[in-house]
Amino acid sequence: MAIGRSPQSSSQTPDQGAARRPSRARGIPEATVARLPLYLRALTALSERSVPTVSSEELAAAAGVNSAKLRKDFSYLGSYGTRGVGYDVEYLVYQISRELGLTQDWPVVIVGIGNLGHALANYGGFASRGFRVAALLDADPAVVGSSAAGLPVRHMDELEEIVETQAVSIGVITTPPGAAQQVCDRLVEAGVTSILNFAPTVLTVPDGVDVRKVDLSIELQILAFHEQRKAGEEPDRGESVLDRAPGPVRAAAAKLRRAAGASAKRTDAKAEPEPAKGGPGQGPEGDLSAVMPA
Amino acid sequence: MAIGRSPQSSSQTPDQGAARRPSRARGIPEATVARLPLYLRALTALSERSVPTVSSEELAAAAGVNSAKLRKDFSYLGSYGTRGVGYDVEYLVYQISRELGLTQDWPVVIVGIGNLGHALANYGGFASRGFRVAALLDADPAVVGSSAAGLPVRHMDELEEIVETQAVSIGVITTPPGAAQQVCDRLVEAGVTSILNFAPTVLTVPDGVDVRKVDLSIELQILAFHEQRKAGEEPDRGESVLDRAPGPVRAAAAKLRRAAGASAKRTDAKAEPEPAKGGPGQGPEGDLSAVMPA
DNA sequence: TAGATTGTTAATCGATTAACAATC
DNA sequence: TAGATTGTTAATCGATTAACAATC
Repeated sequence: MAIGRSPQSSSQTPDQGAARRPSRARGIPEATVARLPLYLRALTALSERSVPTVSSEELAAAAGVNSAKLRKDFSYLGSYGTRGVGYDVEYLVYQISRELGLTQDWPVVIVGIGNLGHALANYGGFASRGFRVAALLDADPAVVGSSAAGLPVRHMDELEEIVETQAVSIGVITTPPGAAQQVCDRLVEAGVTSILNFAPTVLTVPDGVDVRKVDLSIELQILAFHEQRKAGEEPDRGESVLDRAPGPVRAAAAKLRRAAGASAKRTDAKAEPEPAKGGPGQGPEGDLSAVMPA
Repeated sequence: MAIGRSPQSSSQTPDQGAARRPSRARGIPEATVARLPLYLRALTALSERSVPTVSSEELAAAAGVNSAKLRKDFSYLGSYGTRGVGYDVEYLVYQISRELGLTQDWPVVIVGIGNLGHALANYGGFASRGFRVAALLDADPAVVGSSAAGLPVRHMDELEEIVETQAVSIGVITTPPGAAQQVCDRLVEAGVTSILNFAPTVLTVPDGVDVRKVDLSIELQILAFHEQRKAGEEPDRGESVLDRAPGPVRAAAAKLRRAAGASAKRTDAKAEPEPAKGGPGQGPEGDLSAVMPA
């Protein structure tokens, strides 16, 4: 392996995995691929209600996108609709499932069986869409031997054998951040070529290996950013208006920046705390250690 | 509330929340906002190692992006670097923290204390970056009264009072999908304006409310898509090559599509299973019911 | 045939990237 | 001063969207 290590196609939300792979392998844009599961979910719900056909308008509403985007997305898959009528629900469920590779079985290993690993092991959506938990793994002897979701937790040392015998190509990492890269290396070495990483760590993988990231901390921070802006825009919610950034002052203050290093030199209305707060908020942020053993 | 309900700015990965809000509030693109937490994490690690300054090249490598992108991103925040030198780590930590709104405290409520809710309650990264769990809530009497991460699980009926007295503006939904919209409505009604949704449901919220989504099932499906492509591209990994989609056959087959509804009419090399598989894989996919009570 | 709805075009918008002048 | 590195420009690329001709 190690054909040319490259950082994962990180950049979180905007373009997860967009840089990876020839991407538009069969000409399907990444943005479209990322929406196919949404359509599939909406279609499955319609299917359960025995709805025979659906228009792009209806389906788009159910999936939370606009209809032009949906039709454009579907156009990459082929011409599966009927003008004047709409789309056959069952047929579309099948076509999208096939396009996503869900008509086959995907054995998955979960490494790191803490709270989160447990939650994932129990996750119903796992099995229901072609994914099957092949094994739960952990390096901690105290955890090995216990069981989660009816499956025994096995030792990391069994990884290679499990991956080989069960043809596992997808690995889920739910270890503490410190162990993530090491676990990742071992997964890749064993033959896993797709990784879903819950640890707040940038993983480095060889070409040909896909990494996707799920990061609670980042999502919350993005929400906080927008939340902060709201305070400044809607003075009716009289909460922390005094906490918002002045804005124009910012540019001017930039000039004074480095002179005193991190010392407060700016004229914000804010408390202007030092970057190195010392107390809480300075720890290994994004640390999942508290959540699970490695 | 209900100023004009609109579906969340879904479309999962590509542009989470991009449509929402005036977005580039202070002129910062969504894609940049989504990367700021990554930079912050890398900078925090450097800070802990007492590294005084860092170049765009080094920091970009640590964050897993390219340096041009990083410099462009930083340019939206202001001129915080020094040509020929780089960026002052502490100062940049502070600036990004402030930009993201992390210099203030964000009380958060978690609704739905199953496995996942537990995992999140214990999540170390929560407290370490300005987020504080104000309360754990659940509607199930069997769960209410228990404790998680040292906090008592309180009943949903206390939601309104908690949100008001603690000025909670961020809510995390970890309920089963069936309860998510209802919980969301109640959160919004109580005054919450940012929601992080772990339930596999498209939430509808009024204007002014941000929704971000974390969806394990979707991430796995995206991985499966790419994994499927790999099988067709690298014949050396002799696994499920026979499972890949033929491709050219697709277009031709499209013509025959609707005639027999979902019936197999195509000439794939595949097993060509019916869309309505009947057995497993047809259930309420993405169901988190198994994970936690509501 | 008339009405409905798809599939596609083309315009627009936002994000990425390389390159380099500015400047420490 | 010479070397290093930022901040910005401009070109490129990909994604979104409205509009509408094709067609059921």
